[in-house]
Amino acid sequence: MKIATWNVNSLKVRLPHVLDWLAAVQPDALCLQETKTEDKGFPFAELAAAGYRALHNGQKTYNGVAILARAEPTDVRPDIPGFADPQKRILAATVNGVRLVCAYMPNGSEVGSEKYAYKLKWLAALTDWLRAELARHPRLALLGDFNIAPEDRDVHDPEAWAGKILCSEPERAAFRAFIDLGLSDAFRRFEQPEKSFSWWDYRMMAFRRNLGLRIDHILLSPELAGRCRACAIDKAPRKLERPSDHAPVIAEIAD
DNA sequence: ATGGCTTGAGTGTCAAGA
Repeated sequence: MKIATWNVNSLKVRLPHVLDWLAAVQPDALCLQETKTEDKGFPFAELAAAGYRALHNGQKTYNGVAILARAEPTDVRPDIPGFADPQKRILAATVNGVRLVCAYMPNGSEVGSEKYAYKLKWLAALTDWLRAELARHPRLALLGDFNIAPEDRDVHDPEAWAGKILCSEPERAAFRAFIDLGLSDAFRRFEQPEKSFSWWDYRMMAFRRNLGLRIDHILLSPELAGRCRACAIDKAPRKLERPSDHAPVIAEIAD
């Protein structure tokens, strides 16, 4: 089973890239973030024609998460239960016996800001819910845009980013709290090229200069981690015309 | 240098992203 995550930064704009990528890579499930649309603007028909069922938890202009799957998803749940949040950032569903949690974690804007406080509260709420979700679903994957670079090797210039948003110690502690639940960073289970990133700023020719961060992740429960055979970042779509600023991350799980 | 792109909203120009 091939599972993947991709922050597309507007599905309306990126639909051609997504359709081409689905055809080329043939994932069993793809989690999308920043669809930036309500259901009425969501391309259900185009995705169905490509062989994918789609679940969407969307809103106008901002946020929005989707799960695309070749098999019928079950036990579909939007949002973090018990955490009142108008921002559409979570969608969970079971596909082929695997519990997929698609997450668009808050950016946080700036350390010390109101948005930063919201980010930390949101991360704590997600952690609490995941603990219960893991107890119910031994085969669980948390996929998405975490907006956290977990370690200095995930940052092109650790000194410049030290203590900054996406790299601050409280954010990294929140990432480690996921690991402490028993989840494993699929990407780091394998040898990877140095300076592997999943996001590059649109400005300053950051992609060509590989000035990026690794902030998109696939975390696996112990049962899935033991079956994980590969994990990679696919930089190809970032090279296209009008790309998303994020690249997809893919993990392969043995049956 | 808080700049430097891109998107959505909406038609002038700003919020938000990371």
